[in-house]
Order: sequence, then C-alpha cells, then structure tokens
Amino acid sequence: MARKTKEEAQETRNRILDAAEQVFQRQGVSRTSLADIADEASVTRGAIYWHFRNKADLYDAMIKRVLDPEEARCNAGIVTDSDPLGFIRGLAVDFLQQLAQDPRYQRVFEIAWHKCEYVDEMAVIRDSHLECGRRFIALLEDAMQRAREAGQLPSSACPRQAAVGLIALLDGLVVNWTLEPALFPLAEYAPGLVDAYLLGLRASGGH
Amino acid sequence: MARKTKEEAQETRNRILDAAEQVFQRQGVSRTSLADIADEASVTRGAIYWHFRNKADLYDAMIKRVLDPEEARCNAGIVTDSDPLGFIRGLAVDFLQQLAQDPRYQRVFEIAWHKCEYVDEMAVIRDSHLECGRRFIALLEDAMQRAREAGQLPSSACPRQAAVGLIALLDGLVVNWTLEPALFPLAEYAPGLVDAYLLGLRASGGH
DNA sequence: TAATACATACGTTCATGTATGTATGTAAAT
DNA sequence: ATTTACATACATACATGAACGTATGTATTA
Repeated sequence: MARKTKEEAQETRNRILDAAEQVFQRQGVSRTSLADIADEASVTRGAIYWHFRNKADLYDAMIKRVLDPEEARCNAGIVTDSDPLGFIRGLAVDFLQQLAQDPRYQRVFEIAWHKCEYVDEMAVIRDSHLECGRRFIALLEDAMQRAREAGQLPSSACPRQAAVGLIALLDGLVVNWTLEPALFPLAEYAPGLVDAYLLGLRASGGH
Repeated sequence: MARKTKEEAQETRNRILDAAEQVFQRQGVSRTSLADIADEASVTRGAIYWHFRNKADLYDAMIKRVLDPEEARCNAGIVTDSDPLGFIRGLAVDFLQQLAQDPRYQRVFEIAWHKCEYVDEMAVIRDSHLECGRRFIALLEDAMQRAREAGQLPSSACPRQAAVGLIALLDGLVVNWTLEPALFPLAEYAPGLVDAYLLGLRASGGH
C-alpha cells in the first residue's frame, strides 16, 4: 500500500489503540502479540511499528489517552477553595460515576489493574502512573489540610492519613468492580460509601 | 540424581514454591519461565514438572499456601456473636497487621495484585479467588446484618453496601501499599482508617 | 523389582525486531 | 502547471531466540 494523508494516519493510529484495548482486555498484555493487535485493527505489524516503538510504548499511549484528560479535569477544579471537603467528595464521586458509565474507562482500568504485569519496561510506565498517583495524593492531602483549617475536619485529623484512606477506598472500589461488575452496583453505592468515609473522618479525626 | 525420601521430596516442592515467589516477584508471572524458577531452586525443569502440571498449577499452589491458612483463621473466629462490629474490626486490622509483618504475605499479595495477568488458565484461578472473596463478602455482610440487629449500626444501613465498602478499603490499602510500601506506614494507619470507616457507617447508615 | 523422584535431551511453536520493498502525498524546482 | 525528489505510511520477509511439553534416561527407595 501507500502513503496516506495526515488525518488518515491519525485514524490508523487510533484504530490501533482501539484494537489494543480490545485484545489486551481479552488476552492480557503479555499474551498479546503485536500481530494479534494488527489483525484486530486490520493492519499489519508494520503499521504498529511505524506509530509505536514497541508494545510498551503502545500500552503507554493507550493509558495516556484516558489518564491525561482525567488528570486535566482533576486539576481544573482545584480553584474551589470555599468548601474543600465538598470539592474532594465531588472529585471522588464524579470519577466513580464516570467509570460506571464509560466503557473505555472500564476497559482501560481493567487492563491496568488486572491484565498487565508491571515489570521491566512496564515498570517504567508504572512509575509514571505512580507519579500521577502521588500527585493525586498530594492534591487530596492539601485539600484535607484546608478542610481542617476550615473547620470541616477536627484539628486532630491527619491530612495524609485521610488522603491515603480515600485513595484506598476509591482504588479498592475500582479494583473490585472491574474484576467483577456484577459484585455490586458501583454508581449506586459510590456516593454513600464516599460520604460514609468522609463522615467517619469528621467523627474520628482520621486516627 | 535419583529418588529421594518422601520428606525430601516435600522439601524440594517447598523449595520450588519459595523460588517461584522470588522470581515471580522480580519478573512477573508471564515473563518467568519454568527454567528461571528451576535455576532459583537449584533443580531442573524436570523436578517442577514432576510436582506440578504447569506454571498455572504451580502458581495456584503458591497462592493457596498463603490463602488457605488465612481463610481458616478467618472462619475460626466466626463464633464471636456478642460484638459483631468488634469482630469485623479485629478481622480487618489483624489482616493488615499480618501483611505489614509477614514477608511472604507481602510477596504473594504483590504478585497476585501486580505481577500476574488473569487470563486463560489464570482466569480459572482468579475465579477460585473470586469465590474466596465472595465468601468473605458474605461473611462480612452477615456480620454487618447482625451488627444492625444488635443496634451497632442504624437500621437504615445496608449490610451489603457496608461490607463492599470495607472490602474496598482493605483491598485498596493492600494494592497501594504493595505497590509502594514507602507511600504510607500501613501498620500505623490501618487501625485508624478502619475505625474511621466503621464510625462513618454508624453515623451515616451506609447510604 | 517396581514405582518414585528427579535430570537430560529433543522437537515444535511462536513472538520479536529489523531489514527491505513499495506506493503515495508533498514540496520545491523548472 | 508539470516534473522531480524525497519523506511518509505502511506491507512483507527474514533471522533469531526462547519457552513449552514430552520423551526418555537413571539412580534410589520401599
């Protein structure tokens, strides 16, 4: 075949990423060959090697297609300063609702949590996600701090511990629900569980 | 070499399982060949194929060596009927403390959560673990129910939602801490976070 | 002596990366 | 406005290596 226009090339790239989502979800990252992805995308391995250096690079791009907008949205709301705890609650609940609705979110988070081993080149990718997670913890910790200063949390509360607990609750819900969506109704349970945890923080001081 | 006595054979089997823990943790399950494990255990692949059918069977045995005693311990305490919420708290905190202390727990849970892709033959194994998780949820749900009847939780509380939230919190802590132990002090945070969540349930009714 | 507990040897499959082929779009030269 | 030249966007072909399962050998032990 032959050269395509720039837009067509981008379409090809996206088709490859779409295909990767499907096949990774079915077979896991390790057991998926680039030939499998090429078949699913109706291209050859040549096309994949043109757009990506290797499987790890492709995987990274697939994750970033979802995470980058998510983090942008996360930082966009940071200006809200009057009600820190409400800001935190909104962030958490919105994310879980988004996951409950968006099939691409479901695929990508299922892959990231259950269909990928983070070793070797993948470990580098995991570290970049870990960096992302650390920034999120810092953001939450900062918001918890402000909530304490605003009197929304008792002065005895530990902002970091409170932040860690919330992340754990969120990740735990994501991990379990992506593993088996029939286990519980995520969208229905999410607000109540987040509220319960935050309410517990106000009552106990987080330690 | 040659035939050994039964006890020696069991030692060999355990050496192989120990080696598997080490290599799986380093390289991930997929990227680990049986030759790698054989080298680490100072045996040949022949020994592994004698004791296990294949890598999935070996992995399953490795997990069960930790999970079976854990579940036994879990069911042993079930008789406690006077203080359901205290029983739940004990179960949760003990488990987290155990993880914080026991290197084998740390290895195996890190492998199960972060170094293994649950597809194909592995999916069967995951289902058996999922079964185990379901039993744990049922156990918690039942305890939550009894807690409600004992007046430890408001009558508006949903036992299943409460159980799911606790599991999520626990799994979230395990997942994050095994991913990066330096992120937070597990043993120190565990009691406070579990208490905060349970306290939140009492206050909010779990919904 | 027969089953056990391994070690060794073999054949097959399969994924990877690269090298090379090829046809088209694109920009500059005429 | 053509032609020319080159970069682009893939497809195809090839060489390498690694892991798997099995088959077979061998020395004990019961």
